[in-house]
Amino acid sequence: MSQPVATLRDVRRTARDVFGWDHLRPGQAEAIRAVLDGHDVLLVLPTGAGKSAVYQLPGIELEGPTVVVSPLIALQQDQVRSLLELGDEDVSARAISSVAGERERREALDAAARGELEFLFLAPEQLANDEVLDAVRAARPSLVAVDEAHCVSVWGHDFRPEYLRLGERIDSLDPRPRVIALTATASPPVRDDVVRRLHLRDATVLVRGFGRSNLALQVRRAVGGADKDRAVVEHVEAEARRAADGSGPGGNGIVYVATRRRTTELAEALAAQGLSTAAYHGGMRRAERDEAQRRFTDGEVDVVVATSAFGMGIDKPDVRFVVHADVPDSPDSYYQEVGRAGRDGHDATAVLFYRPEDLGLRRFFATGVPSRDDVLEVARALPRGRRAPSGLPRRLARLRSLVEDARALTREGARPTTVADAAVELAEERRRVDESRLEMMRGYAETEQCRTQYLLAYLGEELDGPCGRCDTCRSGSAAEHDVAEADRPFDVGAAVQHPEFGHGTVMGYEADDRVTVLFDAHGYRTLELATVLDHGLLEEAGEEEAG
DNA sequence: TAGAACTTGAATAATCAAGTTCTATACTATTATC
Repeated sequence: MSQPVATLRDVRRTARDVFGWDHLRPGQAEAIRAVLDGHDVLLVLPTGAGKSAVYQLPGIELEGPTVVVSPLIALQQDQVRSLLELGDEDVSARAISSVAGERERREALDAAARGELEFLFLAPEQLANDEVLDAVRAARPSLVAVDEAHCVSVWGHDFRPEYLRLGERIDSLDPRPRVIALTATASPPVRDDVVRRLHLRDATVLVRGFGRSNLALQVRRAVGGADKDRAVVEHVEAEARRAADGSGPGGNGIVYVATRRRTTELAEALAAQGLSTAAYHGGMRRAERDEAQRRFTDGEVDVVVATSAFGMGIDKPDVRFVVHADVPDSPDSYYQEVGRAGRDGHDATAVLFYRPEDLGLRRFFATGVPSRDDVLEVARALPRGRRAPSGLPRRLARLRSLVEDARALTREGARPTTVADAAVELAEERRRVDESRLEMMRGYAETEQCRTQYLLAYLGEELDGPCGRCDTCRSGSAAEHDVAEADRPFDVGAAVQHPEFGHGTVMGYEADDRVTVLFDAHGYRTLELATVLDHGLLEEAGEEEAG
């Protein structure tokens, strides 16, 4: 019954023979060993540090195919191409998606079902299709890799609900394969969510450094919208000229904006200054998007002005600057987006142009709390245990997910009204957490501390001291506001209990004697230390309470 | 949930207040047009 055991030595041999690598990089070996030992794994590894290899190598070593869940069809195609380019006849790979023709799709499904494929790539939505799920079952995969796994938490709740069903779908495979989830960015609550949502068993969570010593962070405050755009244009012009003047490593940059309309507006404003630009957003035609991306990757344009649609799957090492002309929705998104600069290790800059008013648009995008009546209707129409049809309209699919999540929190046999109450409470909790992320983004923009420290603390990583590169470090304000070790009554990472907000984790300290705590049900909160200590508001919680 | 861009309407020829509309992220399956 048990599989032939593949060892790390086998993996090293495959790495050399198939991929031509002499050694595995930090993080890779640990993750691969954990998979071979039979664990499920969540690996958080910076982009460019070889995440794909972490599922490819054990995928080849383990008997049986590997199913790779990937969010974008373009990413699947890239991965298939790079695997086939290895030219190893034992390494077969295909993708199943809506872009394939009927015959191609048939062939891929049959090959998968017969177990002839080493790697099968698909989006989570494909597994909602019984024909595809049956083929995957028949293939008896030994490993499921979930690439860009933060999507489970970030997109699952409302945007792409099939991400939330992945855990259940994987559990329905017999034998249940090992699961490895991979991402470049995941703050502690996102990690917890991914582990829970994917039903990872006996999970090994590996987090390798977020720190980027070549990235200089900066925030520029603006008063009016027009002033802000003028400042953005000036800054981008200077950055583009510097990247092109030959004194440093060449390259180009990305300007992120909040709306589709602004991509073309700002691209035109920059073009008027003599820069070569391209706009990019999710509403453009596929061919236009591909062309914009290609021109960026090939260095034909100085700058791409884009919405958050631009980024995943962009593998360009010499991006010299990332500019945010509008504030993003969370430090999670911000870190992800600035992380596209300077992957080659040379100096790069990340500047946020900030106006507090811009947070309003992000608040609009945040999902609201549905009415109790709507939730109740769904709770009544969908009795416990009955499987809801897939392919529901988005609003209904969201309500269904919410009701099912609420059921998991209520007693077996709970009445629909009880479930509806729990569902509304859950939706409110999520809204609070989203709102708290936005507040942390405001905190980043307005902090007088070291920005790198602030961002890393948010991601759960403690930096020894100010980074020395960001604007607050260079102005001296970071040193002035650095909170000394002696003034920290709780350890970073400590579990604490608050009378109103409940259980939480200490994330870090801020200037003016404040402490930031991540509360399970209320998200990030920044509290006055003096008040906390005077009233004994935070108590260290024991491990048993932390669970 | 906020804010900006746009439209409407009143009062009168270009202006302003009030009202309205719009705002991101991708998959899939199906239909229309070249």
